[in-house]
Amino acid sequence: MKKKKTTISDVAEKAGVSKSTVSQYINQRFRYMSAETKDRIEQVIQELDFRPNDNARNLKVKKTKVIGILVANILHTLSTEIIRTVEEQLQHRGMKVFICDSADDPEKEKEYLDLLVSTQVDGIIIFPVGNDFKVYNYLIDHSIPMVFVDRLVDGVTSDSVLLDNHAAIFLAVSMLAEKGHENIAFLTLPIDIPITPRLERIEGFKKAMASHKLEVREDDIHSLPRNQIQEKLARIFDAEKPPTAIVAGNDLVLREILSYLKQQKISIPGEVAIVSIDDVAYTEFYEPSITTIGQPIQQMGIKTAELLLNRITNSDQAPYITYRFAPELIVRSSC
Amino acid sequence: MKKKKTTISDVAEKAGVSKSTVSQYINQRFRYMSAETKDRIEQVIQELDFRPNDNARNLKVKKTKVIGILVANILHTLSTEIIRTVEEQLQHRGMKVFICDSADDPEKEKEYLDLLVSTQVDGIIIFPVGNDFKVYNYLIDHSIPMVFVDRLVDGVTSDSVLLDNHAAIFLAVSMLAEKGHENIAFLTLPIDIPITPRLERIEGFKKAMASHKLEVREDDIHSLPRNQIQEKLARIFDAEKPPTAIVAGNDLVLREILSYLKQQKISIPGEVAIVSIDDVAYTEFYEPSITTIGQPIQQMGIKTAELLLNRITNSDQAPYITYRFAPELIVRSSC
DNA sequence: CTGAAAGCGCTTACAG
DNA sequence: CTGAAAGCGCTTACAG
Repeated sequence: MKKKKTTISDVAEKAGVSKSTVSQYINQRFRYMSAETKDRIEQVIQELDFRPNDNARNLKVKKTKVIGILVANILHTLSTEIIRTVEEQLQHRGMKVFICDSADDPEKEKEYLDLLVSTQVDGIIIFPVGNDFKVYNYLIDHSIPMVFVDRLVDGVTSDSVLLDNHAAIFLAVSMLAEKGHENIAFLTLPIDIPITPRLERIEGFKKAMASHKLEVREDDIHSLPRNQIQEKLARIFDAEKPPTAIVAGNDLVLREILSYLKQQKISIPGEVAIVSIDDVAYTEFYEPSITTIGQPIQQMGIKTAELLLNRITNSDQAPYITYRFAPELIVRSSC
Repeated sequence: MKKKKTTISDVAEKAGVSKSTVSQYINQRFRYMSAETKDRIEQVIQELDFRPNDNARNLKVKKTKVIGILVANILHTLSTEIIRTVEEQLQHRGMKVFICDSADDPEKEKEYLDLLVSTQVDGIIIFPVGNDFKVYNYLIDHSIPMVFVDRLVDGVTSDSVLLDNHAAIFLAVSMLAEKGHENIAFLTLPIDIPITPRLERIEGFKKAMASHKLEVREDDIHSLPRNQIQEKLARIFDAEKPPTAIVAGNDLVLREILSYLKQQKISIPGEVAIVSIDDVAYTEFYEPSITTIGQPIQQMGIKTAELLLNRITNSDQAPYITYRFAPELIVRSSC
């Protein structure tokens, strides 16, 4: 049998006190409350299984103690790992988090951003999808604390936490150059919407090659959707002088590469060397184990939480900073 | 410069109408509104970049159009995949979702459940962590729509969606039995807290073995934490008559097994055959590719959304049903 | 130590 | 077609 929701008035009435007093109790302000009153209220709340309506409370106090995380794509392991760390940090400071998934859809991102704003969350952590700064105007105009993770948005200045992508790709290329590779290819996902890590890694790849005095040939950099990667690899290996090494722009790209190489029985590192950005679990026990560039997830999560918390507690306008985290090279057997 | 939040009164004043009329506009009730008024309000809302405060609205209308998903552990790929599907379904029906991560911690689960209740979400989807039915009493007493996914809770009757675990393990064992394996081991994560899939798979394993007239030896079923699996495997393979086949209870267990076998240079399927429950991405291009039992994620997600939506729209008390989904055997080269 | 009253920002019958 | 008024469930100075 369905029970009606209990309100603070019900509690007050049953306990024979005023709503104010019950409110004091809920908010742990016991200073001026007799032990007797306190016990009585406690008991009634138990009996009635009373849960305060946060909508009413938030409406009044204008703080929710919840922060929103808007993630570009919840299927990326990297994102959920960072979220996990952020959540742990925030929890210690008495905050809770609502996670929303943009599913790589700028439209959805916008809708969830609106929802989070309407919900009056105390701050927002965003793994951006789109690149339309207007979407963030509201947050900026109203000084709603926010920090960007993994990606940046053109035209928006904000605290940001991301990998030093140039360093990451530099590590990969250097590793390969030292082993004597000269024809190195780089594969990454599409950049029809400008996506920071992809753009930076492409740019970094060119620079890294140059600094090792290696030529970047016309057909060495590929930016394309997952389902076209295998097809593209077929053409790459059909070329006159196929690359002797491939750098995978992220774990999804790596997956396609390994799948293709296995099918074609092309041996790693014998026929082609592989290095991948993002240190996903199976690379360690794959045969051969894959050399990867990892992101310091723990540190990135901690910094993200810290930055947001600072903005929430000190509303002073400290300058915005973009934090770049050093990648780590994990040397294994694929090159 | 920080702007004050705009309210419906600001809009009303600036547009020269009453709050009621603005409210009508926000709620798309244009029936009795002159085109002129409508345009004026629209323009003012634009100018002021007005966003209604959902807390106020929800307080009044007692509907939020958001549902909460409380996931046991957001790091499990299976969970995020189901969440993605559920979200897509719900979105088509005009609902949004807030995801909360219990991080395998019953205490956290309880806190987030409270928060979701306080937020007045219209329904809750739970991948349960704990097994304490009391935690769900409030939801039940107040007929808050909910559906359980992946796991059940003793003493709670509710709509539920999960894999047919008996069938899953039966498929695995049968596959191996047909290939002539007699000594089959089963490894799964701990069951100190009763966790449905693990319990059912253990039970199902015994039944499946029996139905194939195979003996389950003392040392064939292992339930232990991840970090103890490799050690345990060492002892298993040290035994007099080590198993010729291993079934992995889920993808995390599989990871440990593959890692161990690689280290010890034990060949698959030559020295030991492997079958795993949960069809994770890399199993397809691993060498050798791994035979797995997959869950029909899409279907499960669709059913979950459907069940919840039904409870939300028809508050009639249809009987609660537990839906079991048929696993699929994906035959590859590891046995 | 406790209560009455105002108010947070909306929505919704109802009157006109 | 539009507005005045009451109310959703809380919190918070303030008075006593």
